[in-house]
Amino acid sequence: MRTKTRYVLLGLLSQKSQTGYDLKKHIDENFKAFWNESYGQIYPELKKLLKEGHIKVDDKQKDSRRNTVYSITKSGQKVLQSWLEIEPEKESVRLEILLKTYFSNFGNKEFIIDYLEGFKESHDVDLRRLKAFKDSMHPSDQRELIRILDFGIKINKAYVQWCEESLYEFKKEVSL
Amino acid sequence: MRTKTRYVLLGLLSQKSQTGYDLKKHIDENFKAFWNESYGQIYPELKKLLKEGHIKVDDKQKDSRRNTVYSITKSGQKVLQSWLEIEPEKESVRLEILLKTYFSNFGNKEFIIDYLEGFKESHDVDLRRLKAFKDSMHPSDQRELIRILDFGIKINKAYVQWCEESLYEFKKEVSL
DNA sequence: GGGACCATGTAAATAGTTACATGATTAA
DNA sequence: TTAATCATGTAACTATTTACATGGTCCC
Repeated sequence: MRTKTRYVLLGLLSQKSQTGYDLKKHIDENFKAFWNESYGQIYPELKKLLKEGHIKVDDKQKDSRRNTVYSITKSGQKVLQSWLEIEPEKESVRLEILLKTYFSNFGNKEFIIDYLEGFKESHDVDLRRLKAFKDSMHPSDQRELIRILDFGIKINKAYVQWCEESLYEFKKEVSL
Repeated sequence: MRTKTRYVLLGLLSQKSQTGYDLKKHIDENFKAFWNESYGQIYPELKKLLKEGHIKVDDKQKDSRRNTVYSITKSGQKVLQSWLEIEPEKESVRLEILLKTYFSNFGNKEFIIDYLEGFKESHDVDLRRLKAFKDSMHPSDQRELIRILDFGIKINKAYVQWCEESLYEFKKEVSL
């Protein structure tokens, strides 16, 4: 899959000028249910975008710290817009816990129960966080943000529910 | 993320001796909602596993065709079992359509509506296929297969529902 | 003063896709 | 006979993670 890093960065910079660190945090906090980027992708890509003129450094915002605040340029906006008109590529999803669930009859059931508990708990935390975020918003505001929050809520609910059913099944089996 | 290809292959071979082509097909058909592998990963990994003695070639099953049927060895079973006891790594999920949804206010709304329709239709097909598969099974059989089918059903339902809600929102906005 | 967090960066390794090549078999 | 599917493979490219280094700032 062609890398989408530049589009995530341009998209976020089109909404707000910010640092690489901010961008990473934003992705971790809001896009967690459907996207992720590492610093090893973000910082080199920012440099590349800068060299290509699609973003620029906001010198006014440079404070005493080492931070570099980037903002999008006209040409960056064009790049972003063109990408939006291209059909999204097929998604990529990899959940190791599902593989372990499927092959669990080959090993010790206790392990899979532990992993499912952990997975459930972790996504339950995400679910509650996303719900709280959504509840804190005005319903008529930021339609697109609500769309992705709803996605995260739906997906995390599905994860949690599936875990509960699976735990019920596996625990029943172990206690026999 | 350390590559999991070998464990998927060993896991599937622990259930049934088969060719690289069969393995790929099995992953595409049954694991689609949570995993994928390409031939470029499968064939080299099979050769590596063979060299390491974790799988072997089933000569009896070699027919007139060029196909190579692999089966798991004792040492391969040990590798599989050890992996099952290691905590699953954090999942990796990338859905470009969610990015495009989030940034859609920046471009033309018609595009995002088209992509959402396509995404919805594609996952509705998956949903129906998984449901039909599950319905064709005896409920007491293959507990682990039912677990992953249920996962696929839940996730695809969530996708489809989210698309419907999002399409409603975006169409409402466009028609204003 | 120390821990949490802000902030940037890169090299090396690993992972993964894609495009291409080749040819057999099966069923319409 | 022709299209679909079975079947294997690899080289080149691209993507991504990870581990490491460095140091500032904020608050207790």
